[in-house]
Amino acid sequence: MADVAEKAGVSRALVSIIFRNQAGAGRETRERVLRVADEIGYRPDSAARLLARGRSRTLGVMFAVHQTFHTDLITGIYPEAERLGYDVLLSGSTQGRSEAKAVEALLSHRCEAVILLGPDAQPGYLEELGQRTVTVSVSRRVPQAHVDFVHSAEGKGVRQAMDYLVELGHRRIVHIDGGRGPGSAERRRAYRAAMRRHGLEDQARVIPGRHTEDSGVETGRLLLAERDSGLPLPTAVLAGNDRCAMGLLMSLTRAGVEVPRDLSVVGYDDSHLSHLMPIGLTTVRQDAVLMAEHAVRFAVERLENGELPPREAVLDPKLVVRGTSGPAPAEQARRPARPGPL
Amino acid sequence: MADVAEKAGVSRALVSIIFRNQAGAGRETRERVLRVADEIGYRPDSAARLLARGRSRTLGVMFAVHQTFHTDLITGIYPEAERLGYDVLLSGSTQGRSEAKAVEALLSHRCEAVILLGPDAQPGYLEELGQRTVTVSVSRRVPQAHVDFVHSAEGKGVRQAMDYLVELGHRRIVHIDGGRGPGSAERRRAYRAAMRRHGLEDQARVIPGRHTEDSGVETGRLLLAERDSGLPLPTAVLAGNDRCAMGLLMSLTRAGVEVPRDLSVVGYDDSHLSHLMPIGLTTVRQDAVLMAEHAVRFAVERLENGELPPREAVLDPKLVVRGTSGPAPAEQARRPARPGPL
DNA sequence: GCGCGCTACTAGCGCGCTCTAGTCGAGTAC
DNA sequence: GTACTCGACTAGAGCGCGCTAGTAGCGCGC
Repeated sequence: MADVAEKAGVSRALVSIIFRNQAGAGRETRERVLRVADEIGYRPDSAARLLARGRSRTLGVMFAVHQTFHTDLITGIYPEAERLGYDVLLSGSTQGRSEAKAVEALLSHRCEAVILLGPDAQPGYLEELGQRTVTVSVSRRVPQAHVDFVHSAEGKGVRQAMDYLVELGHRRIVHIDGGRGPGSAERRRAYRAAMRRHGLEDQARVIPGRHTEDSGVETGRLLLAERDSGLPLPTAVLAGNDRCAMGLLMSLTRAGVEVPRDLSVVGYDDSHLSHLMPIGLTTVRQDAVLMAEHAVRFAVERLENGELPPREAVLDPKLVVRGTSGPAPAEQARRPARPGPL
Repeated sequence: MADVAEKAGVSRALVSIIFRNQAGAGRETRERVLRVADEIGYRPDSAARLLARGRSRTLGVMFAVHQTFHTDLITGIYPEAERLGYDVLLSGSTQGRSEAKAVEALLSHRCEAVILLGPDAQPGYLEELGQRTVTVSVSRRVPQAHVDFVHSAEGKGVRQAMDYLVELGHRRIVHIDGGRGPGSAERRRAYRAAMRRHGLEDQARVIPGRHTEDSGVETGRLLLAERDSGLPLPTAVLAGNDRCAMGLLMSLTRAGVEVPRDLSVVGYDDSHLSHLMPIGLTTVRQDAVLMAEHAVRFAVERLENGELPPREAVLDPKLVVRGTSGPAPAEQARRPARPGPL
């Protein structure tokens, strides 16, 4: 910076002004300084800048590297953060790297706020984190903690999906849940409520699962085994999320179950995965971009307005009907199982 | 820090020593300072630390958020970086966020080196980047630039896959390439060479594609359309990567093509996607963990040893046979197309 | 002529840490 | 006793910026 100042014949302060795009420098000087800086290859050191101004204007985002919906969210986070003048740092949690570790990395890089995508950590940890720094949680509620919360109205989404399936004549509708995954409890509850509301409580069945493809595959295997031992297949499955739905589809399709003729499958999220299949996955759309924008705005507003009560944004999900769902098969028309392609 | 020092009755310098885990502080004092710091809630400011020591010990990783193989690589990067005492910062490129932008974000956060996962940027940019900072590219070669390079021997991988398919009796083997994607050119070349070597050059066919599911779906549609107009289906497809293979499988399976009976599909990468299908995807395994470790080590060695010539690590890929491949169908036994499940 | 406001610019402190060059006192060799 | 080593600790410079308080110069109204 000193070099630039000297070579351009001005003070360091002016160079600083120019690089901060602040008023107070003449048009000519500005151009000259910028040109000189470019020649020298000078770029402001964000560490020093950060130190000097006491603010980093950086948001940290923790996510699970393999969770496709998270990557959809990230896609939405970047532009909104940029619009508001913030940088974004990503830190992934993986099998061998805990969420706490990922968050610590963000914090020690002086992120002013952390946005947690579907955190799975102990509530106690999240609560403490909320005390320590501005925290926004996406998809997982952190009860009575100082943590903002963005999610979609899981209940509404599930209800739409269930109403739709029932209207198509489905009765044996099972739900593969997402275990301790974010939003799972609400979805499970809404599923049960919907079954009850439609007078199908005796048919209600929740199969324990997770938000992964494996989980869908496993459930597929389970259902097929049941079928082979004489139990009827369900006519519709509401999966915990899209990944689970995908796994289920792979598993069932291969065994000759025709979707949606024999069985309808509905996912959750509308991650980019939903388009993988040519017929498209019927799913409950969570608007990732909108959720991301809310999360960023929550963080920024809390940073800039100081004390605010914990807030919550609830977005309306929306059922997106694509190819994996259709009318319930007529009971008498059920054909014998036969090995199918794949 | 000053507060801690005062409260513990020592100098700031000693607090610094203790927090850097350096020798030169008594056992008792150390404990006392740590305890005081904990009470006050003091954590060293990495910005200041970074500024003062001039080194950040931070590696930046640029990746494409939706590329599953990248997330596999990231999983391997974290532990190796930690082992060597480096922090990792992630920056994603998305549709609306160019690779250059992602890299700039890393640089301005004072990453000492950047690791680019399958970069797609202009060679000119990468070259320039290599001049400016320690750069490691994974999967994409940056010719005659100051950029280290980690990849797998694409040629060997393709050759293994091709030999395997030919041995199974396949002749009409097509290749969906990955366009400008990393490694694509080599894979394409190796495919052509293998076909030639097996005396099948007149059968060789490269269908332009990309490293996405869409691309596989599109190709599936294309092949089915050709079949419907009387052309024979290929008996085997070597896809550009796993994602493309998955798309293809979804597309073909739905149209009643049985895999692997009617057609074999081989992917590339062995990303975690390969396990999605119950029968498993036959694919060419690139060892993500090993590649990640090499990339991190290249970066760190260059940082710590100063001038080194550009280096290259070539890892041997390995064909992993799973369920999507099998013997070529006997020509006369080909059955009429019929709509299949999904 | 003077004060005034305005733009263009500068001096220099301080952000919170690391690091070099020390001081001090206790132990050790001879 | 002297000389030296060694561990424990400290003073203070400086990392590269941002920012506050200020100056210089200039056009303007009266």
